[in-house]
Amino acid sequence: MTGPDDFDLGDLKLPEPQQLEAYFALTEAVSLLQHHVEQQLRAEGGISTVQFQLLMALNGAGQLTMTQLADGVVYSRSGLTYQAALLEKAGLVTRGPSPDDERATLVAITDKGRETVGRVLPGHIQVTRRLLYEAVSAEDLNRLRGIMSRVRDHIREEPPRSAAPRRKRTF
Amino acid sequence: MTGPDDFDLGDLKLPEPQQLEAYFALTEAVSLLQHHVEQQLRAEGGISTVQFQLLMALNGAGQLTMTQLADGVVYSRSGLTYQAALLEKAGLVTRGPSPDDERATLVAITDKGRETVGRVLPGHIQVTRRLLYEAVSAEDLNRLRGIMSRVRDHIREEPPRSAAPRRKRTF
DNA sequence: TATTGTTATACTCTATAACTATA
DNA sequence: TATAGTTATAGAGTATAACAATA
Repeated sequence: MTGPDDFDLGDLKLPEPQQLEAYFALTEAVSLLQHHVEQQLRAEGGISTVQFQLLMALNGAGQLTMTQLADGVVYSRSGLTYQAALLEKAGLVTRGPSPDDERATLVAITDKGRETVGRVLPGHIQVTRRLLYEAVSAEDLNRLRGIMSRVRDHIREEPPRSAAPRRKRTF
Repeated sequence: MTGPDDFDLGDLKLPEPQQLEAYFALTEAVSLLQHHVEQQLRAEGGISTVQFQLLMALNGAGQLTMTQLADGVVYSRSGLTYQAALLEKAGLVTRGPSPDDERATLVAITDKGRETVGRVLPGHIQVTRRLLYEAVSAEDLNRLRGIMSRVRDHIREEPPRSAAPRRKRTF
């Protein structure tokens, strides 16, 4: 991607080239990283990144309702139902009614689910170490943690997307 | 996601909690950011992020071959053909044979394509400013740029993914 | 033979809307 | 009425393999 220098952007305050560079480097590096991670998870565990994230959440909590599970994984409810159904069919989780709230579905990780996490995690850590940690000094990694935690929290505080107007796509 | 404290990972050297935090904050923040960006591009330009990236590349270069266009956008050739066909149908690019190499297809951005970029870019910049730049000091943004540029280059130098063994997914 | 690109095909994933059931 | 979740459905996107044409 090149700079937006040759546009008529009216009064829009353009970002400094350094700002743009930070943005591009950030998104591109993470895209590449995620791609490698996806490959590893698929190869060693037969699961997608989303499924791995769900299993990790359940591995910590033991069991969660669908709504609790949806928090943290930006997702539509139906999308989560779809993934949970896949995980259940694979025997990695079970689904059942909640005693506290009859409306809720409790999703619980199975032994096989924990086994899958245990099988996949070492490779996952290896990939992130090789691609991320090895490229960054301990000091910089610490800075990165602070910066991106702040960014994450900042975005999380954003008003819900429902505020944004929808337009039909042109194709 | 919680920590992997309760696994038998054998001899695997576990990352420090701070390392994990950096990784999680990084991927989560970028996911959230990309989600907002996608919304904006769709709403104001009717295009996806991938299509925006392709248009940005073409907007700088004027025209590129499919192979050149594929560089930088991690993508299968067929996937690029699919996206290029969509962009062509929408009148944002044209495709034609290359005079230099009869095998190559030259993809060129049209006036309408440039107009779309110009229409979408201000909002794109606004979103990134609101979500990213505003959360980070100038100094930290500069650090972020340096760090992530290094990570990106590091990952780019990785051996091709064909080295990774493929396994069938379990479901 | 290697490279460029397209096509056919199959599959994964995601979102929307309508629906059921409980609070 | 509001909330939790599912289902039906439709569409976008992606990858693989087979293919044609040129270098």
